[in-house]
Amino acid sequence: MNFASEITVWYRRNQRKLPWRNTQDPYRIWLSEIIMQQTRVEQGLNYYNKFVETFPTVADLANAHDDVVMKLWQGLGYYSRARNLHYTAKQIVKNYGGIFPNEFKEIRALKGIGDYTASAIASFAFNKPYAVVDGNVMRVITRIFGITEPIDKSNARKKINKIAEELLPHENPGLYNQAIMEFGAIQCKPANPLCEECCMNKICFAFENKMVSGIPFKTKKNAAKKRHLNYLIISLHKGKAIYLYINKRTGNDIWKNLYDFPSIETNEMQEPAVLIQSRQWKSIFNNKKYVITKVSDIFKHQLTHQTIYARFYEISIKSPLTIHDPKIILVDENDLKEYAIPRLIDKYLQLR
DNA sequence: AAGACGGGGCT
DNA sequence: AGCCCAGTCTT
Repeated sequence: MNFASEITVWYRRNQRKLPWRNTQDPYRIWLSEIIMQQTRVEQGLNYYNKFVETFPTVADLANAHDDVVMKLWQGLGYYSRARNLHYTAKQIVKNYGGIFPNEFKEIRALKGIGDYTASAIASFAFNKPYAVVDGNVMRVITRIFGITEPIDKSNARKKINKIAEELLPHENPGLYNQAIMEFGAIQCKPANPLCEECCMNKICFAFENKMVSGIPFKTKKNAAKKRHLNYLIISLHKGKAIYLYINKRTGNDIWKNLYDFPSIETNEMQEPAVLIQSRQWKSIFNNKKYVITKVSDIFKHQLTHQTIYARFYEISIKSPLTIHDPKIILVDENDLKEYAIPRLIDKYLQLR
């Protein structure tokens, strides 16, 4: 039996039941692929279900407000995926009349869709012969075929892509693509793969050479940069109502298009007594009256390339501040839940 | 070619 | 603490 048949047989017996399998709807397949990028299935599953339920068609997604899409994505991370998803939905409505394109080149040209996702959509939805190469496939191929070079270099990537194309069967490429990915996810796992009971262990370079834990190999990553954020949760009391100042993050920075609070970033974490004397603090309050009702402990929040240290100052005021930054808006406390917020902010608000 | 971009689970 | 996950975009 050849490689593809072997993998496909394994898949028929071992595949998980997932809601985006057994659909040919390219919209749903696209949705699932974007959600699952750099995300474990268990983490993405509920998000997929929420999106399908809220936006049954690409037109429903296209017509949604940005904040609604971001809110639905809240907590999933890599928020550019949500921004590009929404943008591309609008493009599909505008340029393709709401019908998902079925040519690889057209699919690949859409924002947020790279080589992997274009191949996935083309093969899963349209059964076209494009080999998917994701983290799972790279692991399977490097182990079995003994590619020991670092897989984050283009040289190794070219070899892997070439092998992936050679392995792709003419018949049912979509089924085979799903099969090899699933094989990587639950048989040829990153840690503690099930080698003893693996249908490939007789031809697997890594297994034969006891190199399974060393393949695939990646070069070391740089240490995360430290950042120190002093968040100001300023509540404006007007009669019974309470309003909060929130900040829309728009720059080329983390959490773009999410909302947090006005903040003062410092090179080191400042003591409260020092911070309230700073120029930035004074420019925010501009000699207006305020009461600090609480100063939190320091929260540590780990991202891939940054370690965030955050402290929250809860501040009460009775008359509005004069703020010129259009990104900072005043919202009713009860409406805060409508805005997508970073996990760090969410965690603080939860235990407050 | 190298960095940036999240969050959570596993080792 | 480090690695990985149905990767892509920007510099």
